[in-house]
Amino acid sequence: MESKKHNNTATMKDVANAAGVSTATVSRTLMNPEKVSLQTRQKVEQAVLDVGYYPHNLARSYKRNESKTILAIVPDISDPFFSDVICGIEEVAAHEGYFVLIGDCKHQQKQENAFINLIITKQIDGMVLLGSNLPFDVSTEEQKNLPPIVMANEFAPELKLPTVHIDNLTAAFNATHYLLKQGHKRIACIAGPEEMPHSQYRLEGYKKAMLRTGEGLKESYIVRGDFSHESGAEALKTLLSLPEPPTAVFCHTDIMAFGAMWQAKKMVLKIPDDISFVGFDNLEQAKYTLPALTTINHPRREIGRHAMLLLLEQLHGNSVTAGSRLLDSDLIVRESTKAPKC
Amino acid sequence: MESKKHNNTATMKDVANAAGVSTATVSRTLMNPEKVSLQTRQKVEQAVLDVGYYPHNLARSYKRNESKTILAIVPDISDPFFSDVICGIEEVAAHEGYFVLIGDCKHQQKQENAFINLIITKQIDGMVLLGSNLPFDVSTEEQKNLPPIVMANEFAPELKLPTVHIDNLTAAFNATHYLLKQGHKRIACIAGPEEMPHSQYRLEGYKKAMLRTGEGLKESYIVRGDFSHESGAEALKTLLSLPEPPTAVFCHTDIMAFGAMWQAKKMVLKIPDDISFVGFDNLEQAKYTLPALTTINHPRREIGRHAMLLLLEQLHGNSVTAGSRLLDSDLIVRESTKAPKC
DNA sequence: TTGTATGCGTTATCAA
DNA sequence: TTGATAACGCATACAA
Repeated sequence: MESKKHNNTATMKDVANAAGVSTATVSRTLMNPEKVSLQTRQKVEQAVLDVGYYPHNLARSYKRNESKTILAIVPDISDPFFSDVICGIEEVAAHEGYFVLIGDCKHQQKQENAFINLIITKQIDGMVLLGSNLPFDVSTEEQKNLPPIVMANEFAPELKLPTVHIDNLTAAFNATHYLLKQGHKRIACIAGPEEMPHSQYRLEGYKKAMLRTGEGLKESYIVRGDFSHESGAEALKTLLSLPEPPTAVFCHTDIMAFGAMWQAKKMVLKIPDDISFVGFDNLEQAKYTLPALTTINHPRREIGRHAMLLLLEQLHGNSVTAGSRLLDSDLIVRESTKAPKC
Repeated sequence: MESKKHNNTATMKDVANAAGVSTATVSRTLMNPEKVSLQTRQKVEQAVLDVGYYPHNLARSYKRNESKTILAIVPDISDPFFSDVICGIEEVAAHEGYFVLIGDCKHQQKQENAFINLIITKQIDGMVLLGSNLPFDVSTEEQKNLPPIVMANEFAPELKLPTVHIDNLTAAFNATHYLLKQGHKRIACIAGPEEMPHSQYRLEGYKKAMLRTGEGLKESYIVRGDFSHESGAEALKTLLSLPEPPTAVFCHTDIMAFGAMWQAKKMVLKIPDDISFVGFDNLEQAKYTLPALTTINHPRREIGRHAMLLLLEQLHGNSVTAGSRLLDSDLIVRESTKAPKC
């Protein structure tokens, strides 16, 4: 009585009894209806309804060695950026009858085992990685045979995984180029952490654009942030204390741009008259800053969708090559940018 | 060969062979180590490592009729509000060895069946509801025996579920009362949709506070929004066109407050000199508006944690009474509020 | 077209 | 303390 759960679900045997056939026939009716006579099929289908039968997915998964569940490994769910990507994943997963399990990596200690366990025991059929590395030893990767994996947004070429993301370099180039076209010469860059591939490419793009001008590159115009609001504000302070402060700032994320703009306004600078800002991500809020932020659109939802599509491709048995799938990302011009005063 | 998956995982039998014992002993060593002699235990543990054995959780779940997985049903993952709650859920779930499956309700058509299937087939051990209603017929609720369910944030008394949320009425009362204390008399309220319980209670709180003053309540000061930025901005326009525009506005969500403040600034009003604003939720960004928003702190993460704790309680076999668990929510005073000019 | 029998990997019951 | 064995619910190879 004790460990007995509330469990009176109808099983296949019940259906078989009700329909007066064998369980094999029931199973067949459910799996390959065409292999059973119309007559019995109807009998079985009626019986299914009568007894209120639902297939026991756990048993089914176990038997068929697939769970119809995929794992999304995400660095931080509460980051709206990631939750948008997950949203896209969820969307196509649900459409194809897959469930998505969320694995948050913030508390990394014991998670590692949990994840690998999940994989080895076939509790998941595949996974999509939102962060830039696997949550377990790559060495074990070869030992155990992993299920299909795709990366969404982040990329790590050394893992040789199918990856969907945007062309960060080009996007950053375009953003910077836009400022140059407007006549800005002193353009600064509030960059992300050095170790993040995204930051590297965005910085490359910025540099490439700057080097094409006569002005060239000024190292002091490159300040690192950590993607946070605060770091954006701090970075701007640093930039404004320069002997020749910039007239425009390209920020590697909208959040840092928000921080920087906030700081600028606190220092009673007029945006965009005194200083222009370009962000990166096109977060919801970018429309609602004052002035509205010019930024790079980052198709987060689409990234999630494509990644899941790529995963499904493999789940359906088709092979998929490693490497990048690039999604478009346009510059969205709003009111935070303007030609410099002089 | 065809349906053969990449599958060379070690099973319990392999361990048994390697250790020279029976599978029963292996199982016992894993489940109840104390019931096996030290000698054999060591043998088995060594064998486990040697053959690289990991328990097949699918089989285990199937046999034990529990999946160590819970389902979080959420109206919209990409809403930062919900993702914070999920974060809390995830946190304690992971700590207790549970996985969390995400069910987004946006595409409701087929989801209903998917969810109920998940439940009936015991693929999940319990669920936490972030929205205000079950994603399937409540009538079927009684037919099928549902696993434990708890509600997080939203509440629906008719479902008779354990629920964790904040005391919206008191919080709204406090917010309004704070404005009154500052000397405001013309205090408006930008409310949420009528059908949302949250909005109802928040409106009650506002009314209660207003009725305690000599001023009383003015229906024209209550404007409905839909929680969106736009609706906040629109609402403010409406309020400012009144013959006696308010000197302070209590908004049912930060987002609407952002919209309203944005609109106010566009109309060249000074905040808080010309008009004060109080929000509700304490979103990350509330710190970074100009001026920073005075708002009610909504312990989203904590709500998730408590809800999961409550669920675990039931999962562990302890019964839990239906009804509300109230979490604290304080008013956080920042710079968007000030005594009225006259 | 249908039924019988077997096995998936584990846990639990019963004897030994 | 340990081992044989049945059972969980389903899918399939094989026989009828």
